Amino acid sequence: MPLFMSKYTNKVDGKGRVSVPSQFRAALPSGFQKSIVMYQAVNHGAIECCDLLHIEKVNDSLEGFAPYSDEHDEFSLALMSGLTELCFDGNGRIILPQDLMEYAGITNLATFAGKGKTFQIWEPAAFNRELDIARHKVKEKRDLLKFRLKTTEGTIKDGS
Amino acid sequence: MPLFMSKYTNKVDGKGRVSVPSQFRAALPSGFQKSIVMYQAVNHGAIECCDLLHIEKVNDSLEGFAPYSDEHDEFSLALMSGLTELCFDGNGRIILPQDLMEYAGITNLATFAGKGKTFQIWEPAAFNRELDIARHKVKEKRDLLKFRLKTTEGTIKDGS
DNA sequence: TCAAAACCCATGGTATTCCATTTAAAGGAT
DNA sequence: ATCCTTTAAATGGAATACCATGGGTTTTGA
Repeated sequence: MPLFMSKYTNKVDGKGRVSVPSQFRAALPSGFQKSIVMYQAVNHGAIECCDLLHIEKVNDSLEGFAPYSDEHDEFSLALMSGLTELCFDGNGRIILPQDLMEYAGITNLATFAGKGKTFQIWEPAAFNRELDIARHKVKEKRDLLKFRLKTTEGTIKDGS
Repeated sequence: MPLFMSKYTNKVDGKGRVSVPSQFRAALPSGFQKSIVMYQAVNHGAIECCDLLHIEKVNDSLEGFAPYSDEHDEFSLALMSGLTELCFDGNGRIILPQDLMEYAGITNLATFAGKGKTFQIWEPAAFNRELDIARHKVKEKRDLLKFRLKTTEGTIKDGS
């Protein structure tokens, strides 16, 4: 499974164009390398990104609700209407939507931060502040993380 | 699997014409790109839309009821009689039916909101209010959403 | 016959595509 | 290691295509 990791800071030009780091583009699942999907990060002033396959899985899970139920209605509206799919140009760039740039406070520079299955786009200074906070919290709570190992059968169980 | 996502606000002209966002038109299944089907949203003052193929699937699911049962009768009547199929003009526009415009309170502007397999058309201000509500409800109920993972066999089961 | 719907074309603005240049990374040889 | 060569990635700008919109004209059906 390919993962988004490390961080990169690229320029944003007057049209709102940025190069998505080639390492992130390469980490997209095969058949889903033409675009990425982005939306407002829930807990921060940042843009959260993932691949379209991930979104399709989320949508599939919505079918656990009855099609005309309140829950299906609320979840599908809240989750899907806030998404934006952006296709790469010939050089691996996207153009950031105006509203998401404002939400994240991005102007001339954008920091791409890997988060495993997703990544985020930050205004560089804001990212550094948040990274500092996150590191301190991890130091406090480090014992909470338990490793989970995959068995050869593909199931998942708690590991040592 | 193509999905309706993101949101777009377009103008409604004096004839009741609106452009359906090109992204939504592109998301229609191949062979079903000439029209969309719309009806009153059950839970809100909004217009719910989908493609004709989706309607055929809904109709198929009615066969889960016995052919002359009360349920089959009630559901088929309630679901199918309120549908309106609208074909696109050469520029990807439709003419909103008068009664649906009134039902949704739409006058000059219409907000198209993606919901995955369906999308809705709203009066912009009403949409913003409803989106806010939906987001709060999702925050409360977020534990209800169970991810469903595809196994290698292609079947679907509840995942961890 | 008349209004509504379908069709046609023109325009402005925006997004996409293409090409050129610069910068950075990777590899090889000394 | 250092320098040089080669390749890939990031950036800038211009040309192109697409889309939303407005208006007009023809067809349709009541």
